Amino acid sequence: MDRDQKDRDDEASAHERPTLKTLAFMTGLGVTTVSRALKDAPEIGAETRRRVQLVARQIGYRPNRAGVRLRTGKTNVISLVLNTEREIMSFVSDIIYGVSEVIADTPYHLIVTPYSRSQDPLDPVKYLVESGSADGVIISRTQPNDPRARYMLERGIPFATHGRTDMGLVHPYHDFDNYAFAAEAVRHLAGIGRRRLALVAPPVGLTYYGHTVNGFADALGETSASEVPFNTVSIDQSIDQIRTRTAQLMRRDVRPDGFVSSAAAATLAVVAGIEDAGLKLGRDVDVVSKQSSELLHLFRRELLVVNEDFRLAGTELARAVLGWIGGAAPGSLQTVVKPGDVVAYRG
Amino acid sequence: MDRDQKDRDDEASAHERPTLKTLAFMTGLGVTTVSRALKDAPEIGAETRRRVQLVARQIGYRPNRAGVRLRTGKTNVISLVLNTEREIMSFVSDIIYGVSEVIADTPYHLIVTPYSRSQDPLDPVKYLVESGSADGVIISRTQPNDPRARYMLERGIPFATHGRTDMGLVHPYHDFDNYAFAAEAVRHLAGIGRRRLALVAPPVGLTYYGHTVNGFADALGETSASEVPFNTVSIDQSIDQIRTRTAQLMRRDVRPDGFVSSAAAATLAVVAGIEDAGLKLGRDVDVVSKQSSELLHLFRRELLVVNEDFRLAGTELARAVLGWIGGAAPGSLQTVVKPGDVVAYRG
DNA sequence: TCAGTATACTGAAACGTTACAGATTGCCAA
DNA sequence: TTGGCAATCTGTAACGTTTCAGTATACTGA
Repeated sequence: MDRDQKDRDDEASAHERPTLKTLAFMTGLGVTTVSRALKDAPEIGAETRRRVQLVARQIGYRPNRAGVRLRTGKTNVISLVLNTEREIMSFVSDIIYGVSEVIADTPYHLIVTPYSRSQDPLDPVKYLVESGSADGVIISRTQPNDPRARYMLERGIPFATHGRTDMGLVHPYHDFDNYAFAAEAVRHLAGIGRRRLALVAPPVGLTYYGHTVNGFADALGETSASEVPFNTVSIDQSIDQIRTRTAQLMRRDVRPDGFVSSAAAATLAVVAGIEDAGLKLGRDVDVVSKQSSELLHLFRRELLVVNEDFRLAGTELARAVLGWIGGAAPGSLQTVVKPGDVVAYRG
Repeated sequence: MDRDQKDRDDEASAHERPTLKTLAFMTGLGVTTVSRALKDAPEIGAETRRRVQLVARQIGYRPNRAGVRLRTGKTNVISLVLNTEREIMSFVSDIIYGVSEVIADTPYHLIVTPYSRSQDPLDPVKYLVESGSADGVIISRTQPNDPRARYMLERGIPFATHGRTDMGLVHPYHDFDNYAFAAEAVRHLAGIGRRRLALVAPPVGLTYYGHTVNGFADALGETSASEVPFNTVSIDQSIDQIRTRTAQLMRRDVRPDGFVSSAAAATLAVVAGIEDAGLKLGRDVDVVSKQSSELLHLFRRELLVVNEDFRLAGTELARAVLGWIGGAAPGSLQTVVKPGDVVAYRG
């Protein structure tokens, strides 16, 4: 079978996916010209360019990802690395939606790379980098000294972290200002007369644990309120654990009359614990909690909430990685979002 | 630069990713032999095979996905097609975790393909098929006559649906038995003396809307209870809408004394509506609700719940697609999971 | 001895793309 | 007329893999 015969076959079999060769045959040009024309290269005549692009659009040409990837090494993939522990009211769907929204009109695909808590969090990142499976990576559960960030920085692969690091290295991130959140929560509680405050903290080890604890402590210092230590609890414990320990705490002589909680799920447990101890929200104790969906006010009207938008986190993180891939300076791709006001139930 | 020189370079630059050529050079064999040896082809000597596999393991060889994909057309990708409307307490993270769990020890990657409600749901599926971006697809929000399933069946691409279709076509699916759920819920409510029941139904148009409505109606027929129509509400409406309409309903003369709710988020709204009308859960009205996380009993102890496991849905759906890709008969990859008992708050 | 055959291996081609190094044409200045 | 140059276009090679069509060697049976 000679070359012309082959091309005619390509053309004839209407249900094969069109390739550059198909376009080349249809336009009477060479594949190189077609390739260059489609990406608006300067050395292609204006009319030729228009002609090629027209035909391409007509027959629904889409570049073969494998071909591009093999030739250029560009995967057109962003990977979101996720811990897969089952969590009540997980925010990962919001992040995914946010990321999706941003990459929707780009050639990028989003792949989800999971790891279980028993694994080293570095494993999935290593896999991605070594197997060259993605052009960019998004990680969460960021630590002050994060081996994953260090590793990717060494290997030169673009990434963004949900939460900041503290290693003196510069990379893109998006973060919620948890220092401000905790401080504002404390001020609000002090403002409504609460004097003994407990903190339901983020997981020890994550960067925003420190931010939250500091915001809590610093704001306490401005007021006449004091801290009731509650270090045995953090928001990644089970509902039952948090609930039990809250109930124990609330049965003690010196019990808190205010809580600051870093997550809505933990708040549900805390409230249950408070009620287990026979106390009443809004009367004996107030709770300020972060939430990512308008849920807590349905749960108990007395709750005081601050909203954190994880969909926004997703869009910002995606923008950051794409920005880095696109050549922007990593240092220019860092955002911190301020919390809104503490809001009480409105009618 | 001659061939040997080139190979030595490949070997020398220790940080390049090893390819079949690297392996061929190291073992002194041809690339073809190495390729065959790695996949246990029969015409390769036992010792050679072992030797190649040893070296491959030592240097951490991983087949280049783009190379494989270009040559064979196999993408090693499963796509999960998702509607990206912001939902309170979304279950998509559970499904993702379930799918991830199953594909973790396979070469498959999971890509998330989103579409917004304004789009035709067929669009993302068409894109996937036309661009050949996945070996298998998982879709949800399945309809009795589902154009996406029909389309993929025509194109011969393996897929699984979350929820059944009703087109006389056979394909893999996983479903929760919503008929049984609704029926069981009605029987339970009747059993505790409730006489006027309302249904908070799934979105009209989805297959499980029919299942739920039928289970509700059939079980009602067995009892002396009757239905209070509540057709203006379905679970994909906003919290505020459901809440308002529930409150309106509960202020009428003939109001329900029992609800069956197909989703936890809707249940929160229904309860709020009930309380807005000045009525009390457990005394004036009982609610049986599905939930996917142990959340509702923290919300109100009086709620009656039935659990639906979306992580299981994820694992079953993934198994189904992989099974079909692996050559199993589509008809053998259909599962329906029975609901557990209606459970009240336990101590 | 020799053809026949099983065993173990191999090079070349192809998948679709892009980068590189030309090739062709027309036009202009000298 | 000719050399030079800009403007367009083109073929070839390469990315890493698998498939195809072999080849070389040793063993078998008659």
